[in-house]
Amino acid sequence: MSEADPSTPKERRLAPPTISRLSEYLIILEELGESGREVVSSRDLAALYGNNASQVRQDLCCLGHTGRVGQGYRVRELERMIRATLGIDTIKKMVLVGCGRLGTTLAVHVPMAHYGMELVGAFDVSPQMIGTRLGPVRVQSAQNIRDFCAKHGVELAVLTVPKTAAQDVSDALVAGGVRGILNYTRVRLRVPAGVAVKNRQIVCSFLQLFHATTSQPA
Amino acid sequence: MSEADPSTPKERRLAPPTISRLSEYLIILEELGESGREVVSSRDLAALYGNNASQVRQDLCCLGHTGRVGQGYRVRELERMIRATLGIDTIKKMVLVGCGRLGTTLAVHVPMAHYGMELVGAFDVSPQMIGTRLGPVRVQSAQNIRDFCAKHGVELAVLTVPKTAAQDVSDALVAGGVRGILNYTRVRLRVPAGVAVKNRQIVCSFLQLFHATTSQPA
DNA sequence: TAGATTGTTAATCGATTAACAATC
DNA sequence: TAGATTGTTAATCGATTAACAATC
Repeated sequence: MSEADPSTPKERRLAPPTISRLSEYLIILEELGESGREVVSSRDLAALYGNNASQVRQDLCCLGHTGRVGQGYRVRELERMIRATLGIDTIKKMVLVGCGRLGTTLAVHVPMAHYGMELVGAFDVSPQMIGTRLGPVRVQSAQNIRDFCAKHGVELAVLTVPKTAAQDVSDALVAGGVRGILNYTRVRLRVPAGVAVKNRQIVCSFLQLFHATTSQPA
Repeated sequence: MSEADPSTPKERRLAPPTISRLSEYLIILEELGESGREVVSSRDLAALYGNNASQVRQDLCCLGHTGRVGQGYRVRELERMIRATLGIDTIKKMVLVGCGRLGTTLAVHVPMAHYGMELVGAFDVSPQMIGTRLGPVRVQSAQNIRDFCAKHGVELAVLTVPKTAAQDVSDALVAGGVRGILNYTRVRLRVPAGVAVKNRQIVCSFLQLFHATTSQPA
């Protein structure tokens, strides 16, 4: 461990655009794999993603060598490499805070278990909600957030609470040791360095679509 | 109309990263406005967004002149300019296809009417679903998609159907004249030039968060 | 006035695209 | 072998950051 592992390929940090493309490549590869496809070229993958072969190869060469010159990439192997690169071959515990409509939908809709995430807890303040089942877990009081996360070693959280509660919940999560928050609220959270926040205001996707159909008529 | 309008400021196309930031600035400005704030500097806005003042000014200077040198930007005025730039001061008609859990959640959760979008139709194949109310509309059979969109001049669509139906629905939307599709399915849609597709696979946000907490420990 | 802050140009940085030798 | 396609370097392109004159 004291020296750089020679088997590790590049180990330079991946560019942010590359990371977001990798997760989309993964989805495409899973679809290809399910349809029985065994090999895919950078050209094919680019056609599916909507970019170009050069970019695909550039993105993929950070993963360690998986392609066969003259042949392309083996779908399953590439899938595994991307999973490893994203880290999702290791399971991380996740909690959901805010079990309203959006929160419950995300919990049900996203196949977390398939992507290295284990939903171990769900929290809400509503007495009607507390105690009900949500997928694999039972909803508990938001007062437990900090202790629960600390006790179970929770690393990730999804935040779908009303904006008035967002910062307090965030503080509780961070105090409990959570290191990544997927923030669906309108609030810009203040978190200490070392905690990752991804803001995903759904309405922004709608606005971007709107603009895309506004700017150039064709 | 034959000459360039001299009142139009730059009118060079906005850079894609700028567009996505603009929609987030808008949310921040709305919050500021609601809290009574009247003026904001590029420095303040950058602190809230999490970038730097230079980038904020660079982004904002495409909108036409709204800032006051030495003073900052008026919150309400800036809000209006961003709305105009995104185009959301003009109403566009939108339909939802796929009224399952995710689709209905989006329809309820996103304040479309507040952002220039009018939900005029919702479609599903399920007989139980057809005829039920969804926000301002009644769910109708997916068979009507094409004719309905053409008849009402629908421009935008949200797609939350099972993947097996995605391409067919997309074709129907396009045939009906829809020019922008917000695609929440795993399928990469094939659409003709001039139709904008924004792929928003929610799971990808989870994967990106995962990676962010994997790469550097702090 | 002096301090603050914009608008905008120039410099830097990073990401995408092109090109091609290596090779299956 | 010839054709295809990777891995990777170099060239181009675009986005971010720095700097500063203009000015409220």
